[in-house]
Formats: sequence, C-alpha cells, structure tokens
Amino acid sequence: MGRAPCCDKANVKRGPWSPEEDATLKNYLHKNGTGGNWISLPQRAGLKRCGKSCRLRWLNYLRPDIKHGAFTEEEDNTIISLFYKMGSRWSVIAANLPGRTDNDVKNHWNTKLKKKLFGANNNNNNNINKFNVPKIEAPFIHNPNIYQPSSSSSTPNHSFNHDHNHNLNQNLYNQFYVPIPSFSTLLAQCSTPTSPMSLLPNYTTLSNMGHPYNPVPTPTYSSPDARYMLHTPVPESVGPPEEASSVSGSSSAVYGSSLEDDPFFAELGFGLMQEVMMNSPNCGYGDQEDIKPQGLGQSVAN
DNA sequence: AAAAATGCCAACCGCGGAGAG
DNA sequence: CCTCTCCGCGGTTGGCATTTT
Repeated sequence: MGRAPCCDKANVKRGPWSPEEDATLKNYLHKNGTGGNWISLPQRAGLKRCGKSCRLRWLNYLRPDIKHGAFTEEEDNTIISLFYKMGSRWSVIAANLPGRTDNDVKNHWNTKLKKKLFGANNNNNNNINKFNVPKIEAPFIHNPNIYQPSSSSSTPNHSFNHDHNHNLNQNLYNQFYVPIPSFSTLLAQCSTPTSPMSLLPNYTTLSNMGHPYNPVPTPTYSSPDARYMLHTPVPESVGPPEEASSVSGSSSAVYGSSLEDDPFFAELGFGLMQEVMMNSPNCGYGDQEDIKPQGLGQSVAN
C-alpha cells in the first residue's frame, strides 16, 4: 500500500544542505521562482535533491523573511495562548509569528515551552522526588471573544491582526488571561487521600475547571465527592462558582465529550496525568511501578 | 578528561486535501 | 464522479552540540 515516492530516493542527496546547495537553490528561486512545481524544481535548478527537500529548505531556512535566533517572551506567550486555543496547529500558530516557521514553533514548543509550562519532571526513578509536585505553571484562561481562529480549515488565518495579537500578548497577564492553579496544585489539595484509579473519572471534571475552552462553567457531575474540596478560588472571569456543583469553592465545566477532544490534555497525555497524580502528596499512591506502564514522563520529560 | 546523557534543531516521512484532467 | 499529482501539514528521527556524571 502507500503511495509512490515523490522522487527516486536512490538518486537524490539527503541530509544536511551544503552552502553551495543553498546558494544554488536561492539563486534559482530568486531568478525563476518555483514555477509552480517543486517536484521538478531540483532538476531545473541543477540540484540532486528531492523536490520536497528543496521546498522544506526554502520555507524553513532560506526564505529572506525568516527570523533566526531565540524566541522572545512575547513570542512564547503567543505560542502558548494559541496552543491552548487550538492545539498543535503549528502552521496556524506560526502564521501569527512573523518570520517564524511551523517547524520552528513546533521545535520550540517540544524542546522549551512544554518543559517551561509543564515542568522538566524530576528524576522518575528517584523516590525522593516521587511526591514532589511537578513544576507545572499555571496555564491561562482565555477569553474566546478576543480571537476566533478559523476552525474549519487548516489554512493559516491571515486575517488575524498582528497588531491586535501584539496587544493581546502585552496584556496577557492582566486583561485577557487569568492565571489558574495548575491541576497538580488542585490535586495536591485533595482533602483526603484517594486511589489513582478512582481519581481518573473525576480528574476529567477537575481538569475542566476553568479550562480555556470553558469560560462559562456548567455542572458536569451529580454525585458529591468530598475528595474535591478545593480551596482555590476561581478567577472571576471564569464565572461564579457553580452553585449546583458539589465542589465547594470551585466550578467545573464540560468541554466536548472527553479528554481526547481537548488539545491541552491530549498534549499532556495520559502519562503526565499519571505523573501528576503520583506526585500529588494527598493522593495516596502506593507503589509507583503499579501505574507506570506507558511511557510515564516521556511525553513531558522528554 | 572521558563517557554518558540530554538538548536541540534540521530534515525526513507519510498522510490528507485541493485541484486539474 | 474518479484518478492522479502536487502541496502542505504534523509527527518523528538523526545527528551534532552541550551539559552532566
């Protein structure tokens, strides 16, 4: 099955580009453009490369408007806010960062931001660290009225206003976004110890509290559960505490039908959920190995 | 100082969508 | 419609650089 390869892999050069190849490609594109066909371009340009490779090299590195170098705090904030809004749609996120490519953004997220946000989790095999609360910083609650990405297409939303985005990030911490406690913190505040497995269904509820997709909380479960006496006040912008909810001093909300719908938690992955629970001092974990089957920490620690 | 582990980023891969014929 | 080609995307990998042991 599968499709025919785009080029004869035996007869194309692969791996890092040499300065000569870069110059050849750059010069050719400067004079002729792509000609609307990347596949035939290497032949026309005299390069022994796959067309896709040429395209990638141009788009990710050689384009004159590419911004090289470290990401700024402001760019970080934009990436974070858009990631929470739409998940791993890197091309859309990159479209809001002039000079950055989707590959750049993706790499930056995977190598820096993910750890910055969710914590470079400790030494997994070290019992001393077993009950440390992970260094998960507060995500942000997002006012969806500020920015509505196009949801039906993977095409970058060029109508998005960069000035507006700039302002949005300028005011990230004080106007459009409100920090919420991390779910590890929330779990740490479970009033009584509990078993990990019994936590799982409730974790969904817990995780939805103040979620960016749920600015208006609604009740989500009916059975009162004293384990979730949460003491952290819910930010006003999320809405008032849900009277109907059994969770005192908190609110909960429903997003979609399950965690799988949620890009934020899809990114975290089940491994981290386990890790957060294991690291929660009040959640009554016994043997760490019991619940460490599938790449615990891999999705985050590396 | 050397080896091992980790970080980082460029490049590759294969899939899905769009559009032409 | 159907098929084919090409483009663009997100996920993954390879390998060099840097840090830690």
